[in-house]
Amino acid sequence: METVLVVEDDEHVRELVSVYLRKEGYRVETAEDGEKALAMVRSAVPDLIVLDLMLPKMDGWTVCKEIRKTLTVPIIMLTARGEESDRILGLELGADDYIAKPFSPREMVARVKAVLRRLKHAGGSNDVLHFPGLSIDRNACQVEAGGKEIQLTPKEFDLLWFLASHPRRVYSREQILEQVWGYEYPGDSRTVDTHIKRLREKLKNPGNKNCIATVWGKGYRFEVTE
Amino acid sequence: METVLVVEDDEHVRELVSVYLRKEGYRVETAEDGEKALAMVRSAVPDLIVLDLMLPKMDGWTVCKEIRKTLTVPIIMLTARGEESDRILGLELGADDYIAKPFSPREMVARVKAVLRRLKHAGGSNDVLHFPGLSIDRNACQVEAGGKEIQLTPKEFDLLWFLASHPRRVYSREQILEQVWGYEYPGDSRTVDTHIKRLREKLKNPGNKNCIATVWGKGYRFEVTE
DNA sequence: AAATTTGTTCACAAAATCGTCACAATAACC
DNA sequence: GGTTATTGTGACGATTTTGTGAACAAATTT
Repeated sequence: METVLVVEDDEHVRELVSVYLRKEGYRVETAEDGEKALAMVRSAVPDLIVLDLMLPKMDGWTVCKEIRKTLTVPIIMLTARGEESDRILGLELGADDYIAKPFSPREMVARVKAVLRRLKHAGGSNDVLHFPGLSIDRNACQVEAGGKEIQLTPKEFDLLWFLASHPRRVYSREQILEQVWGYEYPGDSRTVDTHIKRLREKLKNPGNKNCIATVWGKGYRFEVTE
Repeated sequence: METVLVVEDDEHVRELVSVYLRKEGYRVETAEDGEKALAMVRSAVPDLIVLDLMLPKMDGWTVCKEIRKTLTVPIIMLTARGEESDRILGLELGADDYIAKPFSPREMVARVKAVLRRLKHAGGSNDVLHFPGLSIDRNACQVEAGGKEIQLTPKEFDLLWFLASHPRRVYSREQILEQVWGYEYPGDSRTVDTHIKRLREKLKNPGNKNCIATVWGKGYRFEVTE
């Protein structure tokens, strides 16, 4: 049975969330402030944490960063609407998902399930990403799609690794340039397009679906079908 | 029962790791700095050491080298993400595995088990590498390919040994220089190319496939077909 | 000391990659 | 439906990286 830690100062919300999660078969523990949350995490790591951003004593950001210093346990943030999602999901904080308040308990449960399912699919190791019909090995610099090895150029590999290690998240061309090419790349952002094109071509060989989706007007996203 | 020594300055992390290892049936001892760790190792050798890289008084690397002067006890390094991969790879020589922070305790336990299992299977000294149609004997400094003995020069042998003892993993020229030639070799990294060329030439004699692959833009990799 | 073997560097050829452009295709909008 | 903005695509040349042979230096052996 999987354990979810709910960190939330409002007792009503805490109870509500707990009830719904228990109904889905999760074991639920709760903490009403950041310090208690940290202490609990340190004594036994839950399988997932639902973390409110606004907390007494120590806010959600700090708690999240503190946890991330050592642990990779998935974290779902509860935020007031209007918070920048970029900052929450971004590399800086490293939350796995976020839910804007007010939220429906049903949606919350769905997100918890989704994150846990995603994590289960991605095997333990830090250096190999696994997806259905696609695995990416950072040490060997090898990509396997549908049982066949695929030859990628360095840039193609770096690009794929970046996108695949943040699945379902949209990145603009500028963000991709900054992350894959390096800080403040001076060139044309359309360069990304060309590399995406070549990647798609190489990846589509088998009956594999197109795993890099275009988000019109925004950028690109690594799809994961599950 | 097997004993694991956990060397880590952060008390929370130390406790966390200990709890998870004890749950798996290991006897756990802890040390909060390098000097104490060394003292403990000298009084009683554990079956495995989990060693943080960042330690007060004496850093993990130094501890590792110090231990390695006399002992072959397996060591798993805890490194902060963002550590230069060069350094991590450097550790790999002395360490048996490494885990990047943040990590999941489950993964940590899995790695500890894996390392101990590997060591148990490997039995005594690990001085001969066997691959299909190729065996490399470190004691005799002999290489046999397709039943025939092959004469290698010292550098060629060291290079082959290094690559073959980390199969499938890509190393840049700089990393190879650092590992095979020695720390901070001043010379030209293209020297590696020449030695790779000669190695390939000598190894290809039989119907043997080219076991040293070029990974364009990244470096070289020892292939293993199995 | 001479000869042989080993290691390093260099220059050039060969190969692969990368970025950019122009233009076609597509989606969004009025 | 037509217009505009955005994305897909193919091709080309410049650039980078690698393979290779040979010359030179260093080390080792005879």
